[in-house]
Amino acid sequence: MGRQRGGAEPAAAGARPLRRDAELNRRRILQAGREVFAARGLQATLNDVAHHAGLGVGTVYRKYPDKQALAEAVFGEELDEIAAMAQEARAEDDAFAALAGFLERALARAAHNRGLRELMRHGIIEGAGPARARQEITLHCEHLLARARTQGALRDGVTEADIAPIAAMIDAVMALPAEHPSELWRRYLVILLDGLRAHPHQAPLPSLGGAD
Amino acid sequence: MGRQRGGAEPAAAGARPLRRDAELNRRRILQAGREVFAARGLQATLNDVAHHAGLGVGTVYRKYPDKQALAEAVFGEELDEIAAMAQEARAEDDAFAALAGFLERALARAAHNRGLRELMRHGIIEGAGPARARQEITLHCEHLLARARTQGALRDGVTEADIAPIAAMIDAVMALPAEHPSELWRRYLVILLDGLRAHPHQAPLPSLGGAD
DNA sequence: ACGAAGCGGATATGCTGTATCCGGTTTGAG
DNA sequence: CTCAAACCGGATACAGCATATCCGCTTCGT
Repeated sequence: MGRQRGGAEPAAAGARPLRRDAELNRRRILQAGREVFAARGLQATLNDVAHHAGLGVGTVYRKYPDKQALAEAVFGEELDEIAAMAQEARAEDDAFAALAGFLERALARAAHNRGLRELMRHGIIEGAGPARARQEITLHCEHLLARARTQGALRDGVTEADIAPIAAMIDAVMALPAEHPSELWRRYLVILLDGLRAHPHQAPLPSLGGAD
Repeated sequence: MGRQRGGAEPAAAGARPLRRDAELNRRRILQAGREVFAARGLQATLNDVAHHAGLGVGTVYRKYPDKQALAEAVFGEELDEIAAMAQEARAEDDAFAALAGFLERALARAAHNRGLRELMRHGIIEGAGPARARQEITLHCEHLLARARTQGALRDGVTEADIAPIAAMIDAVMALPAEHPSELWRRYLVILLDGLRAHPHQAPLPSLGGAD
């Protein structure tokens, strides 16, 4: 009945607003979560996050009952940002170039975010937020692909289902043992994108489906 | 005749030969190791292996003091087999086709061998045997690439250093969550190989090295 | 047939991540 | 300013897991 939304994020629907310090800490935790998951991947501990945030473990567990919950919040945000990139890309005229640019930007972000990469590979995080963002991204890609096809830039048989594998492959390159943080992945992204582009005398692509 | 070496593998240089049952068990363990590592990856336990071999844990630990030791033995064998494939490939006239064929065969094997794939990615296993086999494979690939280059079939700038990333990428596709054991990876291997082949009007490849 | 070699697997050990609990501290309304 | 509710901190209990050992019993082989 007398329900009111304080803001978009801060407090859940029917709840009383947090005390000022508590709210501040919530943010701190979220930020620490981003940083820690980015650096150490999803196997990082909530205790790690707490320490990184300069807070006690209890504080973190009070806000996020378990790692899953924090991860949902963190990656909900991060995926939303990537979804935004995808949306932006749709403004570009050349659809293929737009897709390529989007992939490059999104993957460049993933390059510095181990947690995000783990998420890309094994779709662990189950929450509603991340799921929605994922769908959004998928949708934007589908549109981009459709338009690229219309523009004659897309190789026959390429579909949205190719995007995830490509991301996974590039991630694999990023995960390769390397001394210096390397930009090597760009080399293979170029090759892969080349493979998606329409070319004069092109062999057909092996099927996607199970029945070959 | 007093003393003679039964075969190449069975016993180490100066040691007394194993009792017949012990030797049999050694083989059983090795075989079980292959199967278990293939199915469950390197995180499988020596206890798992023992159970799979139908033997007690103690028996396994007596032969192989720890997982590392067994893994070295197992993957020494497996990598040798792959090295043999690479050597065979060198007989073919068309060097690029030979390389492509080798990669396909080797990766097809990896497709059913999770442990091998994990090894491909993060070069964990340190032993001498695996290391030698690796080098052998590398060498064969280098020769194949050199010849393909001579034959004008190879894209400019492609080197042996591209092989490992490609393997890693294909592995990533194999590791993708899929209902049925999928042959999807072949699709991307085709694309990747296409990217390594020389083509008429080709953009230069982004550099491999750090200094770009 | 008998001593040596080998086997089995219950179990001790150590480690890691998870999550709780409660005495002390901070906030903010009155 | 006062005080109760809200909140914090982090030591610690707990649970699961892989590793590795130990020793009474079995099998081999001479």
